[in-house]
Amino acid sequence: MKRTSRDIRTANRYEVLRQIIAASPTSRQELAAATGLSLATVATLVGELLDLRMITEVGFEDSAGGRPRGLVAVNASGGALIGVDIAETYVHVELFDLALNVLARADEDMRPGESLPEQVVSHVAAAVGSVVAQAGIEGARVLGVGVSVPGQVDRATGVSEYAPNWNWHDVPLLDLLTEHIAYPLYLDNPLRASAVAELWFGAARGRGDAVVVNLGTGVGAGLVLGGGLHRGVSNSAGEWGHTTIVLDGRLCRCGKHGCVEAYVGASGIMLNLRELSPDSTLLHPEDQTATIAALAEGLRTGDPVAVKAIRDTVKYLGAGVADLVNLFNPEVVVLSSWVAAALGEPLVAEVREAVARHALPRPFAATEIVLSPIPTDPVCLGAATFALEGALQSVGQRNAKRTTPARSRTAPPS
Amino acid sequence: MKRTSRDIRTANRYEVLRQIIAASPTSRQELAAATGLSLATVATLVGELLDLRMITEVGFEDSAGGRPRGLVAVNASGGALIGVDIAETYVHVELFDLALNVLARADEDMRPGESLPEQVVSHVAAAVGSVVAQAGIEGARVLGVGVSVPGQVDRATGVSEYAPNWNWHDVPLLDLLTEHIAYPLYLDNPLRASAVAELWFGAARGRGDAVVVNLGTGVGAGLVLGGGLHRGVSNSAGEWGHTTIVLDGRLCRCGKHGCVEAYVGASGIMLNLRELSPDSTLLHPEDQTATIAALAEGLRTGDPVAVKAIRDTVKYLGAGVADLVNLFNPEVVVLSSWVAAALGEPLVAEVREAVARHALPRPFAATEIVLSPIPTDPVCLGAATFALEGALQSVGQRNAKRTTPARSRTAPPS
DNA sequence: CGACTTTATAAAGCCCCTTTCCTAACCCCT
DNA sequence: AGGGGTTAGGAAAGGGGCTTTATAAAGTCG
Repeated sequence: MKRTSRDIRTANRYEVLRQIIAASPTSRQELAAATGLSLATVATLVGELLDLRMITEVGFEDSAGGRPRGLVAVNASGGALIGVDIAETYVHVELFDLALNVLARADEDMRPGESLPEQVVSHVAAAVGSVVAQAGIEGARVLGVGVSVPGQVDRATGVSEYAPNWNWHDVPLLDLLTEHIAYPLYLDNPLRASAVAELWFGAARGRGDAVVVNLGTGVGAGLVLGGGLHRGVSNSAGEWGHTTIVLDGRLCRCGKHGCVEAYVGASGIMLNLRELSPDSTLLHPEDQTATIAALAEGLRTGDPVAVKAIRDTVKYLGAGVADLVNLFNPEVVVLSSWVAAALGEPLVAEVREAVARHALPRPFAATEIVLSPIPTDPVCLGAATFALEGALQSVGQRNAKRTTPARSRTAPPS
Repeated sequence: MKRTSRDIRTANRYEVLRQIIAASPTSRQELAAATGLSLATVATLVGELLDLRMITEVGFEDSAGGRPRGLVAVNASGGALIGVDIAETYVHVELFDLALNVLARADEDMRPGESLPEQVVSHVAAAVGSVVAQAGIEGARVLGVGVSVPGQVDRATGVSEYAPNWNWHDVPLLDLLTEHIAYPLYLDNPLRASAVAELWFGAARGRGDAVVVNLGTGVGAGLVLGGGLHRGVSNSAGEWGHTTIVLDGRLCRCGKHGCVEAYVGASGIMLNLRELSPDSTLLHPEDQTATIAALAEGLRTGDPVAVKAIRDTVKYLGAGVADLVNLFNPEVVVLSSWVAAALGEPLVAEVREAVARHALPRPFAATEIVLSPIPTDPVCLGAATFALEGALQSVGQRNAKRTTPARSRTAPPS
């Protein structure tokens, strides 16, 4: 709420690093042009990042008369970031270098019974240990671990306030993790993780207002407003999945009726398919992934049942996304998470059409609807980005107070 | 998007003046405590406002040992602000002093046929002339005129991009108004006007995130996010009224089906009533105001039809507001505009219950739902506030370059 | 009437960004 | 090979903002 000139610095630091990661190697001039900052500011910021060894000088640009531009690039080996995506049935952990390339990956499956925090924590700890070992990184180089856990999260205290899938209430997840993991930890939820991933590296880069729609088992939206994440007063903004789209409609697992998630979440889609064609071969009961994959394949081959099932789904999805367009008037709506990735461009095309029908023309005209361009798990990437932000933030902290060395007893007044 | 230290100054200037208006008279100390700024900063800001004659020193607080605190108060006669609320059937204009008291008011009715921009403009010009004459204000004291017009507005160029009620497309309203009105003009739409009114003077004061729900003939939401208005990329965020609440539901005047507005706008409520009891005496066909007033009276007296009609309406309204709570996770939801004002506290109580049923428990627990505390037309007040903001903004502009007075030819080096 | 307290203003310091100036580095040309 | 011309990058100066500290001003109380 209270803004200070330091916030400006932090934002600029983010912006410069973001730009370097996006276009490595690059020159100070390019950075200044891209960020709108003055050369002097860019130079100091670049200096800072060089001091931190997060970037390095990598040579010079060819010049056609005049001093050649010095080039800087991400110092990939300057540190490592770990992103943890905890979901209902799995834990994905990825270890990134500073260029946000995946250096190592570890997945753990969780059996349906495993719902105790301790069980989840041990999976996470194991996977984190694994990626560090795989990558052969010395611990000191890990700048931080970002952890995404579904549900409502208090990121300040690191408490999972409520996780619907395991019925957790106020689990002090960060404290539990701290016992097993020695690196700085950052906790948030997948909605915000994927939003920040898009903001730094994906389709929301450089956009002021964007909505990242997560289509997975659960459904929700990450909100980028005014160039930053919108969290809401209790860090639970973006619960689009439990927005009502059909009053008194289908029962949702949240206990209410007619939620968006009940129609466009993975199991909602399965239900749509079942209602359309109860014994379609596309349907793999009890296996969301397989069913969605089958639908995707069906879309590709033009299987009429698949096409119709998706069309039915998009009827709801389009209306839901149109609501977001009307409410937020974003520059871009990004479709993310595994269902969106699986169904791909055909889905997006359908969604565009449906949104055009439902949204107001002006806001619709102002917004693009795109698929997430992030090739890996956006939640892991976003979680790692939280760690990166954390590492950059602490740069801004006041440098250790300069201790005026106590002068030794010297001559008394003569 | 680009933040500079000047924005901080502007925000602080707003904050201090806001606080003075809210608690006049007040001391610098109180202001510092309320705003979180240092005394020195408050003192300079107060000095600035004193120089502008927007506030005055009005004496001292009694002291119990120590220098007494100087008190400042709004200089009500330091200027006048005009708010113009253009709606489908009327133009309301109010003239405010700097304490935002209404000094004069003028209403013009517009007959259904009058839909040409020129006609509307002439009504506005007449009403503005009228309030200035009534208040006996010299023109120079009018700091600005804020104009609210329904639909989508480009505030930078002053163009009404689209006004559904008159089917306007890209009407250069501000240019037309400039020909008749000599004061600085500010254009925006009623959603944002009422939101800014709540932000400065109403239930959203001091809140970081608030949603102002407008329940009138039209329906929409003003969004206060991160302490400021959220406009979206084309200044049309907040179109909650045309969000889908019942897929394939009632036809809305926007041409789509199942919009929130079709159920909870004034004519939607009338339709709810008609469906419930087609020949209720509460129903005044063709007269929204009378019908809503009758319903309000019925609520007071416990008329079962009125109670049921409102309950039916709240079924939709509650779900719609719950969607806002889930999506934005605001601190407060403010119910505003004439329908909300007319139905009053009984409506709010029903809405609270309904939202509790529809929203997720955590976000719901974090948000209050209240009636707008603004006693007059919030849209006029908000529009005037735009003018006030405009006047304060221009303070920040670079002061006229200090011309170093050319020294007259003096003695040459002796 | 002096001591103590509290307020208000002035001064100094820090943070941030930008503009300006100057040197460094490189190309090309003679 | 050694000057121009040109561009990059850093250092210094300047401007805007906020805060802390010092100082002056204005009371009360003993």
